[in-house]
Amino acid sequence: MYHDPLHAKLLPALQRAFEELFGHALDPKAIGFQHTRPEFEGDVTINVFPFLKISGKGPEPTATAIGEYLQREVPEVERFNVVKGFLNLVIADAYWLGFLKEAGEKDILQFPSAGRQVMVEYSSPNTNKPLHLGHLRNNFLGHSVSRILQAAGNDVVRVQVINDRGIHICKSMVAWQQFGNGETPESSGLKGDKLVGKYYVEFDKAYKQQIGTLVGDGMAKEEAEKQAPLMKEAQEMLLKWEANDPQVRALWQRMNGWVYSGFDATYTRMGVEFDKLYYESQTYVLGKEDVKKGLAQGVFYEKDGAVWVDNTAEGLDEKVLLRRDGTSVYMTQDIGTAIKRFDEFPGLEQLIYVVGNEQDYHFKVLFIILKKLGFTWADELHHLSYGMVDLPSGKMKSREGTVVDADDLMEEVVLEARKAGEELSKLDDFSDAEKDALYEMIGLAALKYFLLKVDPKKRMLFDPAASIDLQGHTGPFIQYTYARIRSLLRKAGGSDDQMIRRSENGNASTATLLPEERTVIKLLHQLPAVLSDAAAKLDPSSLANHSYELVKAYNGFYQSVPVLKEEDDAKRGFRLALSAAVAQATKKAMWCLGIDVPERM
RNA sequence: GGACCCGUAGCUCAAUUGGAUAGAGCAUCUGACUACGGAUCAGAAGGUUUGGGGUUCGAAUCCCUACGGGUCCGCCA
Repeated sequence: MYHDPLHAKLLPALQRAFEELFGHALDPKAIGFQHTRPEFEGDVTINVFPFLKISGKGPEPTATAIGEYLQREVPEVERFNVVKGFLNLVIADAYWLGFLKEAGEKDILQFPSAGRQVMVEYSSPNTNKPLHLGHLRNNFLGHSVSRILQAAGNDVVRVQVINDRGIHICKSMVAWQQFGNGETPESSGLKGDKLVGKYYVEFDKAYKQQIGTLVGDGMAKEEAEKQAPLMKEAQEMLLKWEANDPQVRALWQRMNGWVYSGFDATYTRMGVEFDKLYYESQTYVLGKEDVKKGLAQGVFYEKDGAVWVDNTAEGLDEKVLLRRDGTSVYMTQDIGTAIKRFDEFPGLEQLIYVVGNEQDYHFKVLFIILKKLGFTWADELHHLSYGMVDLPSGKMKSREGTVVDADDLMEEVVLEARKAGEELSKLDDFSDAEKDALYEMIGLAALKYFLLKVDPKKRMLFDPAASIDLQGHTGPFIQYTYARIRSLLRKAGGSDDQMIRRSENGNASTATLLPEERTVIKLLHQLPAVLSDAAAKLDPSSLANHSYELVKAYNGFYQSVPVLKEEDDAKRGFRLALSAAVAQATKKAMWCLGIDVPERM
C-alpha cells in the first residue's frame, strides 16, 4: 500500500487541527486531498464542505481556521488561500527540492517487495487461428498489468492457457489431411500458425459446400450440418484423439508444433513473456473430482443424472457442471485449473484473468462456485474484463475476413515508423541494423500506447491511421521527449550521478522554483501514487495518461526555460537534475507499459 | 424474456472515483526554427456530458426513466 508522502505529512496535523479547533476526531478517509487546479494558487487542496457540520461554521471560516493551523504547525505549508469551500495549500519549495533529490537517488517507481505472489493469466489463444487485434489488446494489457504489479512490489507469475484440443483443432487437421498435399511451413513459406489457420478456413469453406449440396437434395439444414461428411470426420477424429490414437496424436502434435513456433515469433515481436504455460489437453480433465466433492458436501445437486450448481440466490441461473454422461464442461475445467494453481503455488495470494468482457458472466459464476466450495482465496480472484476492439468498418468477424492480423498490423506500424523516421530523424550515423531496431521500437510503441491509453473496460475503436500516428498523445511522443532529454544529458557531459550532485548544489541557491519547474516536479511527485492506483485497479491507462502529462509538461518547460544555456551553475545543475529525473521515471513508466525508449531517434 | 456494460467537442479519448469555469490529442485556423532535438512549443475556435426526472452545499459521476449502441444467458469450448 502506497501513501502519498505529502498527504502523510499533512494528515496527522489535520487530525490534531480537528481535535483542537473543533473538538472532534477526524476520520482519515473523510479527507479528500486533491491537486490544486492550475488556475488557482497552491499545490494541495482540501475541500472543507464535508466538515461544516463538525466545525459549526461556514465554509470560508472553517477553511481559514484549518489553513492557519496547518501553516503554523506544518513546515511544508508555506501559505494558503481560501476560495469558497476550497482550502489551497502552497507547499514550500524545499519540499519539492527534497523530493527531486530523492527521485535522482532512487527509482521512485519501484516499491519495496511485499512478498506477495500474484498470478496473471493472459493471451490464452486457440491453436486453430493466428493471433489478431483482439489478442493484441489482451496481451498488451496482461503484460502491462503484470509489470505494474511487479513495480508495485509483487512477485508476479505470468501464465497462459493454450486451447490446444477440441473439435476446432480437428477441423484444421481433417482439412490438412484432405487438401494439404503434405504442405508444411517450410514447403509453403507460411508461418506455422498461418498455415494451420488456412486449413481451418479451408474446412469451413468445404463444409459449407457440403451442407449446400445436402440441402439442395432436400435435407433440412440442421440435419445437413450434422450429416456433412467433413463434420463426421472431424468428430471421429476427436474421438480418436481422446482414445489416444497414435496417428491422430502424432498429426495433432505436428500441427500444434507449427502453431507454437508461429505464436512464439508473434509473442517475441510483441515483447510479451510467460513464466508457465498450461495446455487444455492436460487441464481439461481437471475439476471433475472437485465437483464430485462439492456434490458430496451438498454445495451442488443432481438433476437428470447431471450435476448442477444453483446460483439463483446470487441473482444468476443454474448451471451444469458435469453432464449426464459424466463428462465435464468448460466451467468444470476452470474450477479444476484454479484449484490446481493454488496447490502448485502455495504462496499465491491473487489470481487475475485477463479475458474479454463477453465472458463476464462466466467468471462471475466461476468465482461464486469457488467461494461456495470454501476456498479462502476465492475473494482474491479477479476478472480483468476488457472491451472489444472495433474497426471503423464495424466489428471484426473472422467469417467475413475483417479480422486484423496481429503480425500484419505490427509490420505495418513499423513500416510507418520507418517512413516517418527517414524524413524526420538525423541518424545518418546509424547502421541499418540500428535503424531496424529503432523503427521496430517506435512502431510498437505507437501500437501499444494506442491500445493501452484507453480504459480497459471500455470498448474501443481501432483507427489504423491514428494508431500509427507519431505526434500528439502517442507513444512516440513520449519516446521523443525521452530521447531529447538523453541528448541534453549527453551534451551536458557526465553521468547521472553527477547531475544529482549538481542538484544538491542547486538546492542551496535555487531560491524559488519557476512555475514551469514546479509543474513538472509536481507531476513527477504524483507518479508513484498513479502507479499504486494502477496496480490496485489493474488499469494501465491511468499510468499511460499520466506519463503523457508529465512529458508534455516537460516539453513546455524545455521550450521556455534554458537548461544548458543557463549561466548560473546552480540553476543549470538543478534543471539537469530535473531532466534526468523525468527521463528516469518516464523510462520506468514506459517499462510498466511494455514500451521501450530509445536514447536517440 | 432475464442479466450486465457503454453513451462526454466534428473524430478518438481524459476528468484525482461526488468537488472549483468538464480537459487533451487529431482535424481546422494563427504564430514560433542561422534549433540546449520543430516527432516540439504558444495561441484561437470547438460542450445543454443522449433526453427527462430525482438525491444534496455540489452530479459527467449516485438513483429512477426513456432512447441509442454492445455483450452474455447451451448437458458448446
